[in-house]
Amino acid sequence: MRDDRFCNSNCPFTRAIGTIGNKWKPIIINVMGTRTMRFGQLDAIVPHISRKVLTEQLKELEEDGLLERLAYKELPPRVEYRLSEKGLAFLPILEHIKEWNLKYEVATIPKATDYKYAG
Amino acid sequence: MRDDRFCNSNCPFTRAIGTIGNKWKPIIINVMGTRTMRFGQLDAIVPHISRKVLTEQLKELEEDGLLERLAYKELPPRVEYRLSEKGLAFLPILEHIKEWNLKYEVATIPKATDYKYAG
DNA sequence: TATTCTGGTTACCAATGGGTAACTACAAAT
DNA sequence: ATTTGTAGTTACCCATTGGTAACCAGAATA
Repeated sequence: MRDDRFCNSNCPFTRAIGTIGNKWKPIIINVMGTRTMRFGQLDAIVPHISRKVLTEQLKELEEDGLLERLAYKELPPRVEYRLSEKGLAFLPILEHIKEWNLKYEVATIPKATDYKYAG
Repeated sequence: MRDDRFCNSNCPFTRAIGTIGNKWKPIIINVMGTRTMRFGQLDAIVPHISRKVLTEQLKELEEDGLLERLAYKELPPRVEYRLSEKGLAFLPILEHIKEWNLKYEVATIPKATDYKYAG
């Protein structure tokens, strides 16, 4: 789900989009914030994600240096994730996106067909 | 390619990701910048995109209020696109992403297998 | 002895993404 | 009469994404 064509671009912006330009990664980074979280927690909190996809995304985020993974050799296993410096530096950008959305998002006007019994 | 589950979230950030959280839209917005552009121009400049996908993305961006579409009733047809106020307000965020990438991106270390004739 | 707990991995399947090529309209140019 | 040019739309098809469910280790618990 990385896009290699983008990741190999000579434009830094395009490369950035090639690595974090999907819906899951910003959501995961936003959920983590400054917290240290375990796999099961993320699975429970990130909306609509399956474990398979969560695993993939976490692996790529680690490979791209956005988060750190700490595996404890215990049984049952315990793994903790937390954002790296690079990942933490991305948080303000997500905050800007939130503010941008709040400022400009148009309130959805329900269509007539949304009412089962229009008065 | 909007994600309705995200668009209907009660979290403004999640909604934002639901609408602009894919790889094509940030790329398109970045390419347009403050320019007014025609369909054919975008098709030529946006890397790796097909006309079909470009059409879809432009339509969604217009529906979400990020850009304005001006169709001239001529033959052959002429259509111009430009970012709306909401779209323009997104540009600084893309600029931050670019700076973030420049600052933190790790230089790719070519693997040995990348060389056909390793010396 | 069977169950639980965690963080995955794997196989299988359905849904989606996205590419290509053909087609449209109509005027102007060749 | 045919080609060219624009901005799409449509049909068709393949590749990728992503979901579900089963399975794993191995200690602790019932």
